[in-house]
Amino acid sequence: MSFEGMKVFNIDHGSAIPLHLQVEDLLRELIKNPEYQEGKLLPNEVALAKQLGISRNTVRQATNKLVFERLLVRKKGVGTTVAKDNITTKLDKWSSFTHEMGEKGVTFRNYEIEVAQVEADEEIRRLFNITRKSKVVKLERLRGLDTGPVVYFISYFHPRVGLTGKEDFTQPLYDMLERTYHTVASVSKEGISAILADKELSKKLEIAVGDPVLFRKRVVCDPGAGLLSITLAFTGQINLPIPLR
Amino acid sequence: MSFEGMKVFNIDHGSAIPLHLQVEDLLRELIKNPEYQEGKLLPNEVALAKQLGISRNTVRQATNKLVFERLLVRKKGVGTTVAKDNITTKLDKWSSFTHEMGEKGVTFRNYEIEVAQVEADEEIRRLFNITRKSKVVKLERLRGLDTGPVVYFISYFHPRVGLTGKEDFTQPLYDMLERTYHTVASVSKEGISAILADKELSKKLEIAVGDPVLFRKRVVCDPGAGLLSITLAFTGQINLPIPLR
DNA sequence: TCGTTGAATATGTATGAACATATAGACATA
DNA sequence: TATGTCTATATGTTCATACATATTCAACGA
Repeated sequence: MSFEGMKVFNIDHGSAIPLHLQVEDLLRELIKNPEYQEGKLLPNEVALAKQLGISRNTVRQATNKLVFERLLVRKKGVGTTVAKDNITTKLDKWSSFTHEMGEKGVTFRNYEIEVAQVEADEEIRRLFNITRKSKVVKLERLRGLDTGPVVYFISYFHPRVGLTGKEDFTQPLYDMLERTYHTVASVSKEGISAILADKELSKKLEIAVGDPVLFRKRVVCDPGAGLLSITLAFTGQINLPIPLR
Repeated sequence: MSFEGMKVFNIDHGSAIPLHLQVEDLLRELIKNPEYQEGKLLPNEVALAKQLGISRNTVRQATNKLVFERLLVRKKGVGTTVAKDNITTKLDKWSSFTHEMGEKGVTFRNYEIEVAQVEADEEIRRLFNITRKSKVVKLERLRGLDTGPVVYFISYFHPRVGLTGKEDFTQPLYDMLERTYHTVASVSKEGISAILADKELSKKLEIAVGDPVLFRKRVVCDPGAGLLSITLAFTGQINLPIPLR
């Protein structure tokens, strides 16, 4: 079997290895090709089955597993592609995670709010060194994949940071701050842990209450200007990088 | 449908909801029963299909998903049961750590093992590009504070890495590899997510079953020599940087 | 121009059948 | 007693087939 003159794959009907496993391996190899990584439709199920001399059911048995792993995305009426926003590959470079997501799948809203009315108000007051009545800008961002929302960000900006509304929140926050406010922002503190989703989080991330969620805190500051923002990120819906069994 | 006088379940053939999804829900309910939680065999596929008036394939389509989620375990020739442990059943066999370093709060033990016998064997075989019969070195480490164990590491070394037994595992792994093997090791891949502690993990980390645990994967490689090791880290007991409410 | 229709296409759902194979237990044998 | 064999059972694999449904896009018509 070959597609567009690529490497030739074969199925061994006499092998002790089940056909669907052979197909699975074959597909894992096939989708390494850049064209598929870039979104090209895989050969459709019927054609693939015919070319390999097996039934469509067997092909589906193989692709089912890859779809479960979220390596592939099947779309009715269209076809099957490599999951472009494959969370596993994205998380390979966690730091640049937000950078690579692009504009797609990003929603946000921001508004002024009294410190007293936000979560973690004490911590924020302490870090920002402001009073309970002070107003901060709260920014909520939701980032998603084909499979749904994945990361929920909450950022609080120091009162001195006046947002214009034209900021580009699809970029990492500190990039934006640097460009917009000509500061020398740097990540001063980072914490990471696992928590359980509460009602609000579960709604945002479209997961069940009690599902495990990755929680990350990042403080962006300017050594000269003082603290600028605190960002909380909640990440659900992540496949185990290694499927344990 | 009912089993042993339990709650009656029904399949609606006229419903807009696909049969296999109805069966899936039905099974999720069914296995909440203590008897199934305790290991009782589920009704076998053929009987279940017959009782529900659907085909065996449709039943399998439903159970496939639950098996993939590791909620169910199917055993050829035996039957299907609720999975006892989520992370790995093989953790059961693990004996207590034999070696204890002088370094406070660090225990470890390492031994050769066939790939086929480890968790995540498929992924490891794929990453290391080795056969099922290959032997890898498995290293378990437990790192703790005064308050108890905090991080539980599992590392697998590529067969080409022959451990002498004199390695210093109290240092970061890639440091050790660099010093010992004069490689130019670097972290090539990192995945991170949140999972729920199962029985074995909870025992290792001395937390409750169901507590959220931070899961991290790290692959250390030498650009010249290739992949060197894969490390899984399970971290519990982390204080939230910001106490959420 | 804009909206509708319909065909082509690809995946989604579901059935029924057949044979393979691992497991446990009953039974027979050395 | 220990071992080997047979058998019933349940899952594993694979096939052929049929129809449902979402998507795209081109052709058509107001």
